[in-house]
Amino acid sequence: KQATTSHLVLTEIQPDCQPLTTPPKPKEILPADPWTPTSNLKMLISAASPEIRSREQRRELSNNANVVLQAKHCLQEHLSGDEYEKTQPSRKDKSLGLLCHKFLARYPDYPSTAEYNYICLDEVAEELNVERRRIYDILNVLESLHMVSRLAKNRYAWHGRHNLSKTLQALKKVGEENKYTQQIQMIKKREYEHEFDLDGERNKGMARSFGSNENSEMSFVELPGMEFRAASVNSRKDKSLRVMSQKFVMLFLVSTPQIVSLEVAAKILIGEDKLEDLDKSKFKTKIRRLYDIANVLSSLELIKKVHVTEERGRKPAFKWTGPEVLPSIQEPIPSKEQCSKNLFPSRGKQNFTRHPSLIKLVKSIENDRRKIQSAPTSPVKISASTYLSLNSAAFPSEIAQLSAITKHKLEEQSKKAKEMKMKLSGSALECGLSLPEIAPEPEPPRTTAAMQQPALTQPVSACAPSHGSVSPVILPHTPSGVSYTIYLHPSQAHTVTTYSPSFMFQPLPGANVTGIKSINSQVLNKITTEEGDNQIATDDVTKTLTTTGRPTIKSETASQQCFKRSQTLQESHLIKRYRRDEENLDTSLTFFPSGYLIPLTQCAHGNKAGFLNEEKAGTCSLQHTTYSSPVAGVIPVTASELKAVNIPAFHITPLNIMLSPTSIAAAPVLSNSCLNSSNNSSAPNPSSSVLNFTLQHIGLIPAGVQVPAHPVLQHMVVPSQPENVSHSSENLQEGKVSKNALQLPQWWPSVPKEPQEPQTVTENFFRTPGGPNSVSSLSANSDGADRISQGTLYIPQRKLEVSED
DNA sequence: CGTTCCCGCCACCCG
DNA sequence: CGGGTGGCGGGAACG
Repeated sequence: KQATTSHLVLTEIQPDCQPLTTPPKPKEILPADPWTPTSNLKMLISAASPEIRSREQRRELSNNANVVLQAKHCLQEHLSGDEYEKTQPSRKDKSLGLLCHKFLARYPDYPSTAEYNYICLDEVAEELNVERRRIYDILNVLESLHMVSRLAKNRYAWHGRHNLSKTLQALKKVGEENKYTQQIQMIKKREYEHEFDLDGERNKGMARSFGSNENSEMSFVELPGMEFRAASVNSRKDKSLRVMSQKFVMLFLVSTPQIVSLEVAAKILIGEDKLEDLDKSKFKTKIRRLYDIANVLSSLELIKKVHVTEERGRKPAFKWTGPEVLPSIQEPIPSKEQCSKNLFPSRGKQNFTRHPSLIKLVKSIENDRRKIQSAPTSPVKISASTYLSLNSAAFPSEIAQLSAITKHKLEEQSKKAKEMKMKLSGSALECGLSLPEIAPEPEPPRTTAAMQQPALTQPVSACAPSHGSVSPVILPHTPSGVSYTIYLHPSQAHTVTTYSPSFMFQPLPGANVTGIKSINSQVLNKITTEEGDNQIATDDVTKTLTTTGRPTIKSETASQQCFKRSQTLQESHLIKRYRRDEENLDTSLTFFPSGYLIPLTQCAHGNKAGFLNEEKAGTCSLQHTTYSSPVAGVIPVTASELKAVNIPAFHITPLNIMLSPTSIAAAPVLSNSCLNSSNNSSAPNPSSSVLNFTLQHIGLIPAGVQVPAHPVLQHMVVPSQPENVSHSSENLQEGKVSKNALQLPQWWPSVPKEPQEPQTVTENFFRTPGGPNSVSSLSANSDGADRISQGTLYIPQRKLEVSED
């Protein structure tokens, strides 16, 4: 092992590696090549990461590895032994994912800033014993995440995950600006409409609205300080892979269930703006490419493969398993500045993307720059310090930076922890996060989880303080932003009636969210995640919970619930604070009389207005007005059966109903995941009226069932202390499973388990009661309609709030 | 048979 | 013209 390591180190450090010339073909060179047993071992270890290859595969790998070695020896001895050949080159051994693992194993996730890691393409290709072409594939996607950057021909710089959070933030932002959420919904909706409607007429106006935005050409998203180098040496049209990879990632960051099917991704990435050309081959190619990308993203453990099962069969999809990305926190900046920044990214610290209109200009400039400075054969020498300073300087808020650092640490720690317990299912961490209360019992590895989610994991008392240390950057929360809250007066009996019985779900005690089956006959789609190991792990956990954990949970339920809620509330405050719109925020945070349904709009808070362009502003004000009348929002909520409703994106807004295991009234909250932090004008803010409308359509509003106030609730009245701002914004969800799936808020005590490795995610697309027509009317009703995408309704005491950027 | 996706041809740049 | 890049799609391995 040592030998190998040293070897690697040497090769990596060697500053003078100048294999500018194409390296001799690996096969021709038998000598000391990296394919030593140790390297294999190393690779295996690295590959031991939770997800990806299952044990059997690992075993296979090890076997293969051995075989390979033997084969090699044999070859050396008897030039050509054909017998053993078949055994080895299993296709899987050559998979991009595996290759990527090997590649990643060579470099630290967080390389010390001091040392600048260079990557010599030829070397790597040779050492990993693959053709260059393959390395390019990997590098391209790594580059899209800014984990590497090209310095010169044949040479890249390794940055590891240092830039990851920033990059993801940027990508998320761009994704939002691109209205990806809407696009996704549109596609889903379209296909949902059976597509086989003999769509002689391409689905009405959908296509139109779809293609309308000319945001189409969005190019490579860069990070400040990085763009330079990134663009400098390679000029090739930043076409596919790189950009495609970024877009793909955006889709995850923007969609709420954080599950993206290849099909949808492909469609979006293809057409982007174009109408749909059912170009079969094009689609196929896209899919192929997506697989490539997905494989490396998987190796990075940012995503994992799952399957979405619909009535039409199951489709391959991927679930985001990377860090949650908090809508970028920005320093208090006058809205106007903000705007200008958007236009001139290079100046704005916060902007990572170029405004479409400037792309061309920028490109030409870059071209010139490129031509002038590109020194293909001679790597641009850039001192690490320079590079860093660039980045740091560019980075906006110290808070963010700090948090980023913290986050990194956490990640590293967690990673170590993970490695230590590789035996455990990879989902352990996730599980812990989502099921704080239970976490300790089922799995020991909790340490990591605990660290990251102190508040959730710890008792109430500990909660607030510990939070402060948690990195704000990573918010295990719903991605985005606008939230609606329904206030419910605890003491008051509320009635919520589901439109139809079908919406009533019985909580399954001890069952994880994912496990809940859709009882609703209206459920159109079901998402099923199938994962070998994980599934098993999950099952175990569940069992444990049901048995051991169960009792404990129950006893704690009441207090925890209170706690959780207050926590939640505090979080919202925190977020607000970050937004530094203290004054406005405070106002908005004011508690409202229970019994009212109060949609909170960013506009209403006044903090979003600044980011909106004029049109938006107008909209906002209108909405604001609406908002001002609480009465509109009054909603009788029933507690017993229905706990929460999740309204999915789509104009049609499918519902997501959350049920609390206990029959405590949950506070329904609609969180709008789609828009959020984007300055995108296209994103309208939902108005309370819209919300109500929606709810009515959904059938939530009609009163019918009455439920006595839960004792706990009564006590819970406005428990939260806004003061504890230091609280992290940890959020409740991590387990947010699916979009329309039944969900239980994380803080919900009685929910034992987290969907975690979603074995089964239910995606329900409910038609609006009125049918398509009603839908359209809804959307027509206001722009806000589409804003209301996917949300979760629960019934907290206070507002949960808005996280807009 | 459908899914996954490896392989490597060959078009592009850029000297 | 040579060599690095990296679209792109055939078609093979896999399940």
